[in-house]
Amino acid sequence: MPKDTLPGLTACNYAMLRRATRKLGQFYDDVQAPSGLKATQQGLLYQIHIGDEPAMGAIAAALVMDLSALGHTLKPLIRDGFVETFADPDDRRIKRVRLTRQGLIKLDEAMKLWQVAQQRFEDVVGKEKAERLRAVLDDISALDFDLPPAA
Amino acid sequence: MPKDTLPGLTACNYAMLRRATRKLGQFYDDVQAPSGLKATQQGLLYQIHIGDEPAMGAIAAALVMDLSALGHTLKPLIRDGFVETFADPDDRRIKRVRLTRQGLIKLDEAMKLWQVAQQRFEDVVGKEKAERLRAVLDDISALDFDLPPAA
DNA sequence: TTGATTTAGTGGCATATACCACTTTCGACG
DNA sequence: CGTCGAAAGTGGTATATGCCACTAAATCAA
Repeated sequence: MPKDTLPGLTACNYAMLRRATRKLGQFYDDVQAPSGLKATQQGLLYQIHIGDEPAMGAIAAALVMDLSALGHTLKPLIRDGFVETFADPDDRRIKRVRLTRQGLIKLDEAMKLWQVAQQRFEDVVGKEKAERLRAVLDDISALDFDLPPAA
Repeated sequence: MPKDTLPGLTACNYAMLRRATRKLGQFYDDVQAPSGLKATQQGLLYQIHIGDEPAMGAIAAALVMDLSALGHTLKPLIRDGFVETFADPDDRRIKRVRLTRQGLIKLDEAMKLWQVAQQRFEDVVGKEKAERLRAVLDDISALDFDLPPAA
């Protein structure tokens, strides 16, 4: 097959997803920069906030994120005093996470900027379209793609 | 506002995008693992392949990726002998990129696995829905979200 | 009760990505 | 010509993420 007729990268669902994620990351991060938080960090703080002192595993599951990745991502937030952890008294394997007072203040600050970015996104893309997009993405995160065993 | 009534993370376009990206990354990477390439690397090799010895800047632009990020990402592929670079003879600032013979062979191998993952995705999500999703994501990557100056 | 199994996290290592400061080259202009 | 600003990459630093091997704690079984 001559190269000229090969399909572009646009045929790959994953590549498109990554590319759009980079794009939005650049945008959201830029808008939220004044808060000092990356958009990823703001999202993580928010996820912790809406939970009830969630366990690390619970957070990781909610975000479809590897547990160890969550641990790594949490480190700068702990270092900067926005988040703290403590062992669950009933099961010492479990480590629970919560925002500090500072973390809550910082989250408030970042959320205001988030709203700006979010609003701008919806203005440019369209409210309906954005809503549908989020719904599809939400679905995908919950689906089971495991290939049936070749047996 | 009581925490219980706060909207979930599902309201954020960027968070949804990231979460779905993690999900698909785990899936595509898993399927493509036997080739030894991550799905991101396969995508990058493909992008280079369909270009005509593209310049780094051209690749970065096509992928909406930071130029320095591309440089970093390329390193393991160069180290492993899949990709090589050379200065453009007409403009020594420009560095062009191409696949090595080995890179081409490896790409072929990875593409076969990619097709499996891609097909599975479309089976689970639906062909039409996947197509619409890719189209929306493609649009987003091309949009301009810059906020008009507050002036 | 005790030994095997499972569950929850940690730490190390590797890739993915971004931003910034810096260097090298070009090209435009006086 | 020189000079100067723009263009293309590089390297450093930092976060984001994943997998694997390992440890500690709880559970299940015999």
